[in-house]
Amino acid sequence: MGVNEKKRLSPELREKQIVSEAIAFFADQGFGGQTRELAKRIGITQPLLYRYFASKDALIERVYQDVFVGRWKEDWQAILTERAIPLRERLTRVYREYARVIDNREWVRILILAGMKGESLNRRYLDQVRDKLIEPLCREMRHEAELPSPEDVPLSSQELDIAWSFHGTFIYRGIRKWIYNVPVEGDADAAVDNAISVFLDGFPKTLPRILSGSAAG
Amino acid sequence: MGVNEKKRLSPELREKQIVSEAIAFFADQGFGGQTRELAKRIGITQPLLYRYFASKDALIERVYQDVFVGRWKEDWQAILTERAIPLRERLTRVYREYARVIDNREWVRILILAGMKGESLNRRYLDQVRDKLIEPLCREMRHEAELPSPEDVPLSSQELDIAWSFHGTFIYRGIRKWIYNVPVEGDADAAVDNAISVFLDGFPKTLPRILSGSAAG
DNA sequence: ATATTTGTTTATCGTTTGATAAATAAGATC
DNA sequence: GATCTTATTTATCAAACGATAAACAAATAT
Repeated sequence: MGVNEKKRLSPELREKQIVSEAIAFFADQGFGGQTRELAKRIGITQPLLYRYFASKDALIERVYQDVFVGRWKEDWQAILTERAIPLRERLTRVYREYARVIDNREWVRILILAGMKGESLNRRYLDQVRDKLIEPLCREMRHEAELPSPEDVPLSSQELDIAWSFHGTFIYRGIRKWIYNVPVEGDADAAVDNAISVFLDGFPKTLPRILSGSAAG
Repeated sequence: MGVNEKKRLSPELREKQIVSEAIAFFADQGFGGQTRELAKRIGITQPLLYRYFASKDALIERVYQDVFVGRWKEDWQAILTERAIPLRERLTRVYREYARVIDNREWVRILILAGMKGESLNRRYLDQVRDKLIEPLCREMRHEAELPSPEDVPLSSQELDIAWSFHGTFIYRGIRKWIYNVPVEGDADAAVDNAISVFLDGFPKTLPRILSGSAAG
């Protein structure tokens, strides 16, 4: 009895509607959710799904692309590496935005579901995070701590691990909120700022130790 | 053609065998894995599972209990709060052990699967982490930074968030390794030590700002 | 040896579930 | 307004799946 009583949508609109509802549906039920239930939720019959997607897996693949490829901001890397701006401000700008993207039930749950389903779905996304956020961040950490650039001394796995851990604090907050349904700090910006503060005060003492250690070991 | 060709095990042994194999099986396939496949993996028939567990869900519940209740060390909280020992050493002792528990494919994957299945399974475990690790850690952070104890100034959600984030770095490392199958720092102890160093150098400047801020706000 | 108990298998039921083919009907074209 | 196109539905299949009941067989007791 709603507004969308219209039947016979254009293929373009119907497809978008299916994907949009499938994102919410799979985020709720997991990828094990039944196509019949999804169809009911959309208000169409189940076979119609197969007019638009060859298989359930094809629909899942499309859902994944829509959620992750669509929400990545290309300028994050540029901001992160703009040395005219203090690193704290760069991190604040990038990760306040990134935190807003993460702070989304569908995003977090489909990220985790995709991980459990197999490596293939997440591979490209994780490569992107590493190449455009983690490694650039390591480079900036080196610069900040007045240490050799990665060209002179290659990044060690311990350094990458520290950057991943920083990044992970934001992911883990999303997991706590959207998978475990536990209360998290309500002021997202404050949480980001705190994480950045702890990180910026913390890594400059640890990083040189790692570099001198790896030279010895 | 293995060693365990013996049929007709004692109920006790058979049950343990089923649970043990189910842990590995569900960690692999997710909770959607078929009981028939599980039975085949064990080398028994599928109906026999139902002699030992009333339903698939009952088996899953048992799997969860075995993985999480069984591997928690009661003395972690005691170590964490033993102020005769420097905080760095306390954290090192607790989280090197915790990291060893986490660094297990079954542990991480079942943690995540349980989260996706619903809140009920993880509720008790998360309460335990908060009560026995996170809140005690916040208390020690206050003490370390020479700030009022939680009795005088209640813990703010921002403080808890910082402690959860520290904790989360270890969980996230497990997720990267066991769910995303990306290479992580190989020396687990070094990774723990680095995370602790960054944290210990980082939080003492941020914490007072939070407390003065929350008093004002 | 025979009888009894019980761990295990065989056979099977009733749904659920992804997927397909044919029929229908809404909208566009002439 | 008749014809054509195609979005959508109806009907249905075949396999997957959790679960149950009865039959079987390995120990144990008598």
